[in-house]
Amino acid sequence: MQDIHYIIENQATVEANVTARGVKSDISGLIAVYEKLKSAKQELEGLQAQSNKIAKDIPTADDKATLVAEGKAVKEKIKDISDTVTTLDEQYKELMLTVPNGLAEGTPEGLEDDSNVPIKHFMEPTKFEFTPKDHLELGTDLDLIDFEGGAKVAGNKFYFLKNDAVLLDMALQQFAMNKAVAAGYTPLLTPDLARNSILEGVGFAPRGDESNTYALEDQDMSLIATAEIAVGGLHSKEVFTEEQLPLRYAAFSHCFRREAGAGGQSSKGLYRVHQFGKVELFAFTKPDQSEAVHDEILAIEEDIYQELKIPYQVVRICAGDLGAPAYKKYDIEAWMPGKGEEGEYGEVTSASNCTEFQSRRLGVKYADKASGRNEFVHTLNGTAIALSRAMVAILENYQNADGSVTIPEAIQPFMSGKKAIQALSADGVVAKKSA
RNA sequence: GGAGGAAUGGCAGAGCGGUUGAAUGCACUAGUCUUGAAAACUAGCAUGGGUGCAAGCCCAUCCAGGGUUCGAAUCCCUGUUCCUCCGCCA
Repeated sequence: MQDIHYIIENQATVEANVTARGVKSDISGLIAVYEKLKSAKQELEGLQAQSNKIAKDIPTADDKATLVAEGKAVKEKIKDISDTVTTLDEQYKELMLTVPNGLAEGTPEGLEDDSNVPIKHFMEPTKFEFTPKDHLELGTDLDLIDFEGGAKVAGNKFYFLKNDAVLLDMALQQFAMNKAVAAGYTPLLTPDLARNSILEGVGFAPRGDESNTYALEDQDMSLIATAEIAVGGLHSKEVFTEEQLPLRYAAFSHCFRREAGAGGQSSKGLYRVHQFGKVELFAFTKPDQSEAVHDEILAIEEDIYQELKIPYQVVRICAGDLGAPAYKKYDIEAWMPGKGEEGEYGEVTSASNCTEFQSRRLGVKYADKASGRNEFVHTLNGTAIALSRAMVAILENYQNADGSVTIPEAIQPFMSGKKAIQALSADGVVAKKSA
């Protein structure tokens, strides 16, 4: 959400932003509704003032009956106007929700993800002396991932992790969490459910065709699509002191996404699933801190993938691919040898600066000493590690000619020093290496 | 899931249907006093919106949303959260 006064004073800029993002938002309609709402409110307040005055005068008045009658008359008028105000207010709020955040300077133009701009590379794409498998094949051959079982229990795009994949998953959680804690982030395990009002505040649509979240029947709640939702809501309607900021969290949660219609070759296997675990970085900052914290979040993300020694590129996200809350966003795309025909980069993290967009909706402020007023904080979020996609990257990049998968050195300590995942024979014993 | 109780300013804690946005204490801020500090004293101290150059004025807010009334922190209904007890349970 943006400030209505800013929108009115900078209508052209806001409209250009809407166009650049390729979203639908009727700015002039919004302004018209706001003006109508304002004048209706002023009328209402005038009547309320009258009503208050009459009520105040009654105890000391001689002719109480006349005043009571007058009060009743005013009350009737108030009822009419307040209905109008309610209707206009609903329209106003609905329209406000369609206005996306502003764009940071230097945001690439473009509506689709092919307009995102790579700005940095780490390592060269992995080369193999043999024909590499994709993670699905590796997952089956090494008995690590069971999609059929997942489908039987919960449906397509659900899965069981098995054997060393389980230990690898947990090791990655610990590895990423330790990194974040070392960087000063407070560890957090969050609820996997949240009230729909929180989803809306963070910028997710809890219901409707475009919604990517699972709503609970009969309850005003949804499964969270990311810990960003839970942590964003954690401090809603609170006012921080300047000393408390920046406030930084590393939150683990499960993430549930409907991903309706997102099938196809580009999202096979673990790459796009309905449920995965994720350690999310989230920060509440003063406005003048958010840029530095944004860089810090990206640096932590890069550090994690650098220590895992997985080739990646950092991309700056273009206007159309940003998402409504984000003002500026970077993704890390890891090299995935099994993606596409000959390997492709695939998104494994993102880091967004949402400036005031979420804090306005959630009501998160801080007491600003300089102005003496309560101002909105900035919120930022980024992925420390999304376990399913990290798993894809590790399996595919670390595979060996003999079908085994080396465990990245950085996480060996979290797997009891284990160095590789070997194929199991049918009876569960490690198979002999094929020479 | 069942039965009770509670929710008021940063905290504690009053509050009768009628000048109560809200007593009082603590905390906090500024000032007086003091060599300095403490103590004491004096003053200030909620949020959001509207309007105005400004001082100010107006509206809303005592968990949230409805209702009764000329008038609600106070009465009624619903929801939320917390506490106590019972049941169930990893």
